[in-house]
Amino acid sequence: MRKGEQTKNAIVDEALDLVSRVGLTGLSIGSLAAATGMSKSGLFAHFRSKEQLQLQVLAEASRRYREMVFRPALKLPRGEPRVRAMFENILHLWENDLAGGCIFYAVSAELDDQPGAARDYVIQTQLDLSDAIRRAAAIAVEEGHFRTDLDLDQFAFDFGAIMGAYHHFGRLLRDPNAEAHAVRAFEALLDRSR
Amino acid sequence: MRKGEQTKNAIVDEALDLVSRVGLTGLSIGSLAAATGMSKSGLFAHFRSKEQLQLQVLAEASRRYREMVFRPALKLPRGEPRVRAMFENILHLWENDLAGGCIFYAVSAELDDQPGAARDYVIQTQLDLSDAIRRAAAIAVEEGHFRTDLDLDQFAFDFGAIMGAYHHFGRLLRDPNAEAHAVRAFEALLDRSR
DNA sequence: TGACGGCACGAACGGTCGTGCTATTCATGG
DNA sequence: CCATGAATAGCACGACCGTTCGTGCCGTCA
Repeated sequence: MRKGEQTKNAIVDEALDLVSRVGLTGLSIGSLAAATGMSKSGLFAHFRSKEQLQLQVLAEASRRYREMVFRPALKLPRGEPRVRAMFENILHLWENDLAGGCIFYAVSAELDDQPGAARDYVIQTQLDLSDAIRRAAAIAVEEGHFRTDLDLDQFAFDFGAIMGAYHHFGRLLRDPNAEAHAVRAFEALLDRSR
Repeated sequence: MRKGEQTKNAIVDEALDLVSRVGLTGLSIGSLAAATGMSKSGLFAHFRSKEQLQLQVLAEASRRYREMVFRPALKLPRGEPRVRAMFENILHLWENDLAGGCIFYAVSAELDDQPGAARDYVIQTQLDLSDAIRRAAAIAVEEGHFRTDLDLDQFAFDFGAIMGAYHHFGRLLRDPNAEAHAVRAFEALLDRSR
C-alpha cells in the first residue's frame, strides 16, 4: 500500500471517531489535522473538498457496519439465529466500536433537513440496512421460525426502533438499564413474530 | 408587554424553527439575525451569550411540549386514555409544529458527547418527559387498564422507541408508512401492557 | 548524478463565527 | 412634549472556517 493511501486511511479512522462524538458538522479540517498531527493543507490534499472527506468517512462507516454486523451473521444458520446475531452484533460490537456509538445516529439527525450528497448517502445506507433486516426476517419466515403473515416492513420498523432507543437512552440519558430494556424489547418482538 | 420582550419572543420563535432544521450547532447569531431582519449586535443584546440563547430556545421548546402534549392529555380520564392522548399529540401536533419535527431529536444527537449547560438541560427535559410517561402508565395500572406487573421503565423505553423511530423513518428516510407503523407498534405495546 | 512524482508543509485568501464597544434611534412615563 | 432609559444599529476584534498556492523534502528510476 502506498504511503499516501495509508495516511489517508489513518485520517479517515481518526475522522470516524471524531464524527461519532461531534457529528459531521463538528468535523472540521483544522481539528482533524490537529488530531492526526498533520497540517491542514497536507491533510486537505488527500480529499479535494470537505464533502469528499465526509463521503469517505460515511463509506468507511458502512463498510465497517457490514463487516461487524452482517458478515458474521451470515455465517450462522438461516432464519432467527441470523436476526438475533444482527441484534447482538449491533448492541455489543457496533455501538462500542466508536467513542460516540453508532455514527449513523450522530449524523442522521443533523442531515434530515439539509440536502446534499452526504444526506443522500446516509439515507441510502439506512435503507440498505433496513432492507437487510427485512430480508433476514423473510428468511426466518421461510424457515418456519416466524409467522407466515408477519409484516416485514413493520418488523424492520420495530427493530430499528429498539436500536435507536438503545442509543438514545444509553448514550444521551446514560440510563444503565438501556441494554436490559433493549434486550427485553427485542425478545418481545421475537415472541410476537413467531 | 415591553417592546424588547416581544421582540425577544419573536427571535426565540424563529430560532426554534431554525434549530429544528439545522440543529443547535447550526444555529448562528448571524443567520438568526438575517432570518429576523435584525442586526447581529441588536439581536445579541437580548441574550448575553450564545449559550443563553440556546437555553432560552430549549426552555421555550419544553414549554410548548408541555402545552401541546401533556396539558390536553390531563383533561382526559385517568389511565389509558391519557397515555393514548400523549402518543397522538406527539404524533400529530408536536412533530408537525416545527419545520424539522421534534426539536429534541435534532439536538440530542449532537449533544450526547459534548458537555455543557445545553446538554444538561436537554437530558433533564428528556428525563422529565420519560417520567411523565411512566407516571401516566402507573395511573393506568391503578385504574386497572394495564397489568399490575407492568414494568414501567420498560414501558417508557418502548414508548420512546416508537416515537424515535417515527421521527427517524418519517423525517430522514421519508417513509410514507412511518405513521402507520408507529400506530401499529403503539397498539401492540398497549396490547401487551393490558 | 540528475530528473521526477508523491507527499506534506507554511502562509495566506475571503468569509463567518461569537462577542465586545459606542452611537443612535425609538418607546414610554411624567 | 420632553426627558430618560430601553432597544437597536454600526463597527471592530480575534479566532476559526474551507480552500488555494508555492515550496521543499523525500524515494525511485534513468
